[in-house]
This record gives sequence, C-alpha cells and structure tokens, in this order.
Amino acid sequence: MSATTSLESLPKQYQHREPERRWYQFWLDRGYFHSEPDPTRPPYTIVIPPPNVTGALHLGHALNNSLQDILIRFKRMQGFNALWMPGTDHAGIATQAVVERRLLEEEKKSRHDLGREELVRRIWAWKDEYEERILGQLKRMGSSCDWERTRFTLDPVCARAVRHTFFNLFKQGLIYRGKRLVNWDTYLQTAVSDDEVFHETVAGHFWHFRYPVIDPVPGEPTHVTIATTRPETMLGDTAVAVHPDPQAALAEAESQLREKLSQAPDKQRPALKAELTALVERRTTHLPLLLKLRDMARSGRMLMLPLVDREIPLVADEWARPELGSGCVKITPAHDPNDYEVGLRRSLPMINILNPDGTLNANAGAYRGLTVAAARQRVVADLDKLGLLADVEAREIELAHSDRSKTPIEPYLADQWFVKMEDLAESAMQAVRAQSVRIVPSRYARGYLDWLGEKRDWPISRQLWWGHQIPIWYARQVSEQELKQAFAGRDDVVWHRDPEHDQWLVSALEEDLDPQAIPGRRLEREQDVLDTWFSSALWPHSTLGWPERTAELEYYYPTSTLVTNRDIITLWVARMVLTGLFNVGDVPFREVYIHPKILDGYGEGMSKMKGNGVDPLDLIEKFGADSLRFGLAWLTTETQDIRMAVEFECPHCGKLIEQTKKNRVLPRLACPHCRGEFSTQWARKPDDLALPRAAVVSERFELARNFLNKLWNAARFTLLNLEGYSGEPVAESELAVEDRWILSRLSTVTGQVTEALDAYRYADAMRLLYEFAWDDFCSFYLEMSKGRLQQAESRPVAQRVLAHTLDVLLRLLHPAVPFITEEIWQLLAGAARHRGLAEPAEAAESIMIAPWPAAERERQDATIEARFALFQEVLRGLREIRSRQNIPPKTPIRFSARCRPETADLLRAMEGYFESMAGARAVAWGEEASPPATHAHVSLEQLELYVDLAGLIDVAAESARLEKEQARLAGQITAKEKKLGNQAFVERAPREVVENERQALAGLREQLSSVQKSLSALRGQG
RNA sequence: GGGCGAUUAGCUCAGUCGGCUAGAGCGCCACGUUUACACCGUGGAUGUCGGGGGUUCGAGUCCCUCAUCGCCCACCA
Repeated sequence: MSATTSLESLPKQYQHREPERRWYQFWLDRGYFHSEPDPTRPPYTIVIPPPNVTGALHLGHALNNSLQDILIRFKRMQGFNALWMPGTDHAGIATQAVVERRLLEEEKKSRHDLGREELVRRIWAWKDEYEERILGQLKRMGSSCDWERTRFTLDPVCARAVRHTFFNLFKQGLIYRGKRLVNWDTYLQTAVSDDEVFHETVAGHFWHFRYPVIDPVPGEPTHVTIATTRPETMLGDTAVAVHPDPQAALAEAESQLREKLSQAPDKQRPALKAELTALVERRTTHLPLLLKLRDMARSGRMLMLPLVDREIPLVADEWARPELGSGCVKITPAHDPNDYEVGLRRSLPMINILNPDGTLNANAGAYRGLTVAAARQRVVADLDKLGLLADVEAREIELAHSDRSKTPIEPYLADQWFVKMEDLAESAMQAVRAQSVRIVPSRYARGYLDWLGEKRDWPISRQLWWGHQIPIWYARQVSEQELKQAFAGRDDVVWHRDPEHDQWLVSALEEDLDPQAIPGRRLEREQDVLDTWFSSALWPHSTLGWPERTAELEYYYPTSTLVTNRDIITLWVARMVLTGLFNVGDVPFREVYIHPKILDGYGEGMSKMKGNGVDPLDLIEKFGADSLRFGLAWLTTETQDIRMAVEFECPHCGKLIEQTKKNRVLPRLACPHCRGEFSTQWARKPDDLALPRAAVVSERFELARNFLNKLWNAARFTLLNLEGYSGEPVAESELAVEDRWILSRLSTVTGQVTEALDAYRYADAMRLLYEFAWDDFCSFYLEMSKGRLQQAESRPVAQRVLAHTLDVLLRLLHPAVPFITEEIWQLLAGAARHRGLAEPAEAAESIMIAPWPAAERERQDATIEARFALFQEVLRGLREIRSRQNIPPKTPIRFSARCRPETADLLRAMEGYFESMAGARAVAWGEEASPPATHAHVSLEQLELYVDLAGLIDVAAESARLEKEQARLAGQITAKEKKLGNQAFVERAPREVVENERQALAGLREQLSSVQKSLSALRGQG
C-alpha cells in the first residue's frame, strides 16, 4: 500500500472516514487478526462477551469492545499470539420477545398463530440481520477480532457443547425436574429467573376479607380476617394460618423493636415509639383471639372459603406473624413463594388457578376465563355483596415485573428443570478465593462470592421456542427393563425416574432419540428450551471446540482476560467459572476486568426504552472511530461510572440540541435554531420517517477529536520537514539537550503507559499519552526543532530524533487509536523508512504488527528533565510579563535573571529558545544580574526574572501584579512560619520534610524581599 | 433491611505511600492569524475538597458519624 504521494496535500484537519475504511481492509487482507495455535509463542486470549442479537450495539458495547481491542492490540504488539474470539448470543427470551412484539404490531399475530417452526424461522431471519449489523459495527470500531472464528451460541459446535454439558450433569444427578414456583411472564408465557424480574412501586390496595368459621361453637369467632394485595388468589387458598405460639412471637417482636429503638437515631424515634405502643396494645386487642384461633387450628377446625365454597383448614404455622395485620394469613401455595413453603410443611393441596396466558382456569370455578385484573374486581365485588369485605386500604405495592416483557409477574407453580448448585457453586467460589480467577477491581469479588454462597439451584428451563431444546425425552408407562432393552449397549443414553410423575426422564448425548425407540411406546421430547445463560456459560470453551480436546482448547484455554460489566458478574461470569471447572477442569480465564457503566446526563443508565441510547455509528460518523475509542478509554477510571450528556445533532444546521427527558421520547422534533424538523429513533409513521434523522452524539468526544487532530498536525509538521532524511545511526554525542530531554520523557512515559495498561488503568494511560504528545512533544520539542531544521548541520539529527519520537509515540497510541496511527505510520514510512537512533531498522509494514516500545531506562535522565522544567518556568514567566504588560508578540524584549551560577549555566544553553519561543533576549545571567531601572519582575523559586521595560512599562499593571504577588508570598510565609514554629512538627516530622520546609521558607523570604524592592522602585517612578 | 460506589472549580472528572502553593478538559475573560494545527497559540480568573467529629507534627487522602445521589442484593400476606 503506497502512502499519499504529495505531502503538501495533506489536509489541515484529519479526515477520519477514508483511512478507517482503507486500513481496516488492509488489516483484513493481511490476515493480522487471525491467530493459530503456536507453541513457540505465548497466547493472549479474550473471548468477547457475545452481544445479544436483539438489536444493534449501543455505547455500552462500544466501551466494552474498545477496552478489549486496546488490550488485544497491546498484547499483540508485545509479542503475544493474540486471539480475540468474536461472536453473538441468541439471547432466548429477549430475542423471541422482540420478534413476537413485532409480529403483533405488524401482523396482529401471536406466536401460536405461526407455530413453532415458522416463528423460529422468523427469529433466524432477525438474527441474520442483526448479527450482520452488530459485526459491522464492531468492524467500524476497529475491532481486531479473529473473524474466521466467529461463533453464535446456537452454532452446531456450541449446540454440541450444550448437549454434552447437559448430559454429563444429568448423568451425575446434578440436573433434576421439579415443581417449583416460578416467576411467570403471562405475556411471553414463560418462566423467567429472579434476575430477570424488576420491582416497580405501583398504587394498589390492601383488602381485608372475612372467611366464615364452619360450625362455630359459642365463644368462638364466627369469622377469621385475612388481608391480601391480590384478592383473586383467594380462589386458590387451601388454608389460613395462625401462629402456633402467638404470645411468644408477640413478645419476641416487642423485644426486637425495643432493641431497635434503643439504637435508633433521634429522628426515627417517634415513629418507632408509636409502633411499639401499637404492638403492646396488641396484647389486649389481638392476642386473646389469636390464642383461641391457635387452639381451633390444633383441633383441626375448618373454614369455609367463600365464592368457591371449599372447606379449608385453619393451621398453625410460624409464617403467620401475630404482630402484623389480623395476625392470620391466607395460604395460597400455588401462587406465593412463602405460602408454597407452608404448603409443603403442612401437606396442603396446591391449587393452581392460572392458565399460562394469565387467565383463570377451571379451578377458579365461576371466574374461569377471566383475566387476573377482571377476576380481582369480581372477587372483591362478590365478597362485598356477601358482607365479607371487611376493609380496603390504599397502599403502595412493589409489583414484580418481567424485565423482558415489562408486564407484571404472576407467581405460578410449574414443572421446571434445575441444576443443583451446591458443589458447582463451591468450586467457583474456591477459584476466586484462591485467586485462580482474579477480579479487577477486587471489590466486585464480594458480590460474586455472596451470590454463589447462597447456592440456590439454577432454574434452566424456559417455555420458549428460541434456544437449545432440552435434550430430554419422557417415557411414560415404561418399565426400566424396557429402557434397558431399547438402549442396550449405548452409553450415550441415560435415564432417571421422575418421582413426581409416573415416568422416566431419558437424556441422549448427541443424537436425538427416535420416538419409536421403545416398541409400542412413544417417547415425547421436552418442549422447553434452556436458559440462554446455559449456553453462554460454556462460551470460553465451547468456542474453542470443547468437548473435543482441540489444539485450540489446549493452547488458548484458560483465556487471559474477560472484559465485562458488573451487571452480569453473577449471571454470566460465575456460571462460566463453574461450567469451565466442571467441563474442562480449569477456570475459563485468569482475570476478569469489570469496567464502568455509561450513564446519561441525568445519571441514568442508557437504554433504547428510555430513548437516551447512543448508536456508536453516529459518533463514528461525527468524530471518527479513533475519537470514540480514545474518548471512552479516557473516561474509564476505576471508581466512576461514565456520565455523558447526549445531544441531537440537527441534520439541517448541524447544531446540537440538548436531549431532555421530554424530547428524547418523541418521534419528531423541530430544531430550535433553524426550525428544521427531523426524526428520531422513535419514528414509525411514514411522514416522520421521511424526515432526515438526527444523529445522537455527545460533546464529550470533542477532546479526543481535538487531540487526534493535534497529533495529525504534529505528524504533518514532521513529514513536511523530513526532506533529505537519512536513516543513518545517531551517535550519543550528536544529541542536543532537547533531544536528550524528549528521549528521557519518552522513555519514562513508555514505562508508565505499559504499567497502566497492564493494570487496566485506561484513563491513566490515555492521560499520559495526551500530555506527552501535546505538552512535551508538540508544545516544546516540535517548537524547538523548528530552528534546527533550518540549519544544514543540525537538521539531520533533528530529523532523526523527530521521526523516532513520532514513531514510538504512534506505537504507544496504536492500541487506543488504531486508524490514525496506521495512517501516519504509513505516511512516515514513505519519508523515513529506517527508524531508530543507535541501530536504525526498517519499520514494520504495519503498525499493528510493530513491536511495543521498550522503556529504555538508560535514556531516563532526571537532571535533564529538571533542567527543562526550569526552562519552561522561565519561559512562562517571560510570556506572562509580555501578556500583563500588553507587549505585542513581535516587539522584542530583554531580560536579566538573578540566580546561582549553576542555574545560570543551565539556562544559558537555552538562550536561543528564549528568543525563538518568547521573543526575549537575555542580557545578564547570574548572581550579579541586577534589575534595570524600569522593569517587570517575576519571582521564581530558583531565580528572579527582570524584564527591561524602558519605554514600555504599564506601571499600574505591574504594581497591581506585584502587590498581588506580595500578598501571596506573605501568606505562604506566615503559614510556613507557623508550621516551623510548631515544636511538635520540628521534633516529630521526618528530618527531610522539616529541612525542605526550612529551605522553602528561606526561598520565599528572598522572593518576597525582591518583589518588595521592585515594587518600591516602581513606586518611585509612579 | 444488607452491601458497594460517589460527593474536589460553573460543568465533567483526576489527585499514587498522609508531606512543597490541590490539577486537567470544557466553559469564561484578555490578547493573538508566529512559517503543523483556530479542532490552534499565549496569558488570566474561578475551590468551605458534602457537613460534623476523631487519629496525626501534618488529612482532599486514614477512622467514626450524618446528609445527599447512584447501583447491586434481599424482603415486603
């Protein structure tokens, strides 16, 4: 690939679009992204957290993937055999939900209208579309994934890994089927896990009902009062519970409250006191009745459940808390998790009153066919008619909603599949405790351990059509003898008895079972599919070919680093660890890096639903992929989430329009600047869609864009000055002071950047590079090279150091900003093919495969760096005087500097640069330098700077400035005197610190006195 | 209810092991088209380091406490 021929034609502003396309194709063509196992080199492996094929990538993905690509490119340059394994996740519920919603919107059809096969076909079509889009987005970002290895969680290799895992777990008795209360999503008609449920506070009611006691004897209550927020569930009640020892329970509650009260802050005391009073009162208001009811429960008395006229027992159970409500609680085992436990303990019937679609079933009697909401109204009304409605309170209710469909969850008793977690969880906990898996930042290890520590069994079945179908066949009315005969000699089939139903559960390893496998019987396949996380959990080894012991698995596993966000540490990371240990016998990765979360300007998470999401492609179009990457890495600090206000960019006038909570959910908007109308992501109607769409961007990427433009122009300058460049070695003795300085800084920064990247300190790495490139390289080195480049004798060395420094800087920046660095690298190759100082060598054909720079310790020179710091300080002083005295830049000034001889020697060498960079000529250096009659004065730690202002002086400006300076110095002196006057400080602080303070005080006093002298001289003139 | 994180300039954020006058970018003010760059340069202004207490010779930094915000987990007939 040839570099642009005419350097003069390089634009003054970096144009990102064309190089991005060109160099990505170049890298692909050269096969740089591809990795093959190679025992002679160490591997460095990352598996991508596979994005869901539900939709396009958002800014969170851009962050996640930028950080991964930075690591991969960094390690590749360091000589590792770097593999970044890409792919996507089928995301069972989420994807099916999206496609179903669309089906309903566009065709008014449900999945049942289509049938399983057709729906799955449609979801595949959706998957193909979005996978392509997602992979396209990753490519636009510059991701150096090994695309030849791209996987999808439903690929045959992944399916095989799923089958093997399921089979092995099942064989070992770690997978079982059981009736459990699940979070039932009535819209999607599937169970969702606890992790897929969110709670929302809604206005609701608390209804109090009376259930009649059957045949009450005199002295007994005729009714028992219970309360509920879900009246319709009473149709499934199978008992009412009262505490077996209400007196003790009440006393216990009371003592706990007293304990709490004794420790409560004053603010909370009144409320707690009131609560306590009420509780004490219960001893007289509630206790006698509860004791009576307890006795009735013990003697097996029954209640009449109204509306369905079912006799239900009064039972004694600890779940009923005498301090709450009436002290009695209705028990609905099939629709409440706690009641379910009571049901199990007291051997109560479990009556399911719901159909999968959320309507009531035959068990609800007359209410059959009604929706939950309709049934609720009817039940309340009917009970009211019967005089059994005791009370209604308004109350805020935390209502469970499905994360997927956003509809309310109904607790529902259903047959589900589970993985026993006891031992698996323990192994995954041990891996983190023993640091076989290191979580960075380490604070996240705690949540991981706490969550696994609960060892709750993992519900893995989903009543969906999109996913890995559970490889289980039901054999009903079959003897084990028949099974043994049918599958004789096959070790790829195992079966377990289902204790709850009269049937066998048969699993097969790879091949599906023939429904006719048992003569005269029919094997029926389980319809449910597996939880998405079941296949995601296998991702690090399934993508490498497991269960085969492939060369890839042997070489790349365990992978090196997992880069992900904190939301899925439990759902995904923990499960990868335990399946990795179970299947492969080793952890899936050595380190897990948890990165920040991107929030909008209001501190809220970004999501498509809220309308505050950002498409990375919008940002890439506006700022370029490199700016996106650098900007995100710049913001990736250890503790802070990334807060980012977003704006619409008007497609007509280009102005930015602040995104508010109101305007961000509208399909169309009018630009407040130019009045032009545009559409947003919400546009659905044809006339909205016809409008130009506004990109959603953020000003926070301007910093990165400006920086890269600065880099571009530094490169332009370098390239324009390399005519006649020779790749000859540079001898140490040929180096100028500024050369040694920039090389020292370069070496220091190289070491710091390497360390920062190794520790995932992205923001630090970016800051180091930003400051070096802008402040050291551009503002000083480049400026200082201008004169040298004009002169024949100094030009060659200046060219070589310039080219070398740019070369190293580009390599340090490349992992973060791959495109612009490649563009400049190639241009530089055209002008300076051989680079390096002591031993120049031909540059690599691509920066991607160039070696990572080594920090040359012998180049680091603290003396030179200190000398430059002083030079920069003096320069700043001279510029400040020029500025405050309003002396035009082109008017030459003369200055003298009073300082110690060694300081003078140091600075005298830089005389030419004071002239070229500040237009200032030195007339005197050293201890004998004295202030001219009219002068401006700047007092520095190591020297007094006087600028001769004959004919120029602005007395008012100068004296104002000096007075301010005088006050500042006096203040500092007072503070220091106080500190040093403190006996304790002098005695107890380290000698060094005290000595430093003394010297600082002496210096300050000198500075003050010289400022005062200048001030009085000035007053003499005024 | 339990846990984690945050609170530093108008805004968004750095601040290492407790130690010189607490920094950056944006924004603001003034000046400037100087032969890489106005997506630029030079200079300037701006701080109760959330409040209170403690440890220490010394606290933005460590400890306690309160407040506010965000997130995670659990629970709420």
